[in-house]
Amino acid sequence: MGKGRAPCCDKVRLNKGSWTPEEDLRLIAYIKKYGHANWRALPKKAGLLRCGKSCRLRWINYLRPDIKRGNFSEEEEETIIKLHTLLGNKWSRIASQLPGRTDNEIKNVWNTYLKKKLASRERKKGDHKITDEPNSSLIESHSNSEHLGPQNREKNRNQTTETTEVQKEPKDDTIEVEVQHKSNSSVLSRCSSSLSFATVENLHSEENEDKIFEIPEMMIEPELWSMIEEGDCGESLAVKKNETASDESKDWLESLEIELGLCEPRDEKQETVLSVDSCQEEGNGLCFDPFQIEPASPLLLEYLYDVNVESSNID
DNA sequence: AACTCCCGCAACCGCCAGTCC
DNA sequence: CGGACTGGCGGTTGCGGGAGT
Repeated sequence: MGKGRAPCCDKVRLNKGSWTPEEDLRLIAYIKKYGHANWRALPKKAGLLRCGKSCRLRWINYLRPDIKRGNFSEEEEETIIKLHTLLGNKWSRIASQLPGRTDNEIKNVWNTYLKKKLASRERKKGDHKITDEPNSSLIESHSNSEHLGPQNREKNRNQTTETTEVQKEPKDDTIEVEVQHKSNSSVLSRCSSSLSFATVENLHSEENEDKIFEIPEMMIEPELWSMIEEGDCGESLAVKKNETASDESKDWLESLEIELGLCEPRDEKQETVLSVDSCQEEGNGLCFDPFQIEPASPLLLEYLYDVNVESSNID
């Protein structure tokens, strides 16, 4: 127990480094449908050339639907500082008190920013030295503080919530989702953080277990789904958005579209949106090319419609 | 404009702890 | 009871982009 062990997986032939949008989609689709009961087996079943650990990390730190993005608020920073004083480098425990924030994110913020901020603050006060060790003398007194009390936690949760969603009864093979984007349209980093889907617990069904998944019911924005299903531009996304979304969610969706490579950034001078024509000029008539970077859209479409992991991937 | 330096952050690595057989 | 296996955690690395020269 705990004496080291063989690598979690055969690292040969596995992808490393940054995740591609396609990998993100595969992971999301799989977890969305089958959950993540077994991280080790997940990559193979999902057709990912990644080790289970890598998938887990990507999910936990980036793809989970409840991840809060954007800068830390003053309140969050203070919470981290206080908790770090109490707990030391127990990032996961600190993260558990900050809904939507991951231990990795908090760790990064601490190491790159908060530690310095606190150090300079303490220098001004001429107070005790800043270390990574918990200040045990404070633990007891702090345990009675209301910092982690229900009020604060509720407050924090309210701040955190960026999206809420209601899953309706599936129509045919599609899933209808209402996504209400609250709060700010936080900065999207990479592509997939804002793809939204229902909680995994509701998605895991025994009958699906150990079965190669077939059609991922990805709860992407309805607009994206319609694009996927229609296989064409239909109408400009922005026009649709005007009909259905608030200004905030428009911004958010636009960011998402751009990040996913679904459309070019809007020409700010002309304030026009991509038209069907401009989309179709791109090539094969398919506007939707989520993987402009790599690989090309036909692969994705084939994947989305008729996933056959066994034939298209590892062994 | 070109180059270097610095910083932020995503991802990796190795170890630990819990669980199962 | 002990080994095997898996998930989780914390430390570290390295890439990419922005700032500075």
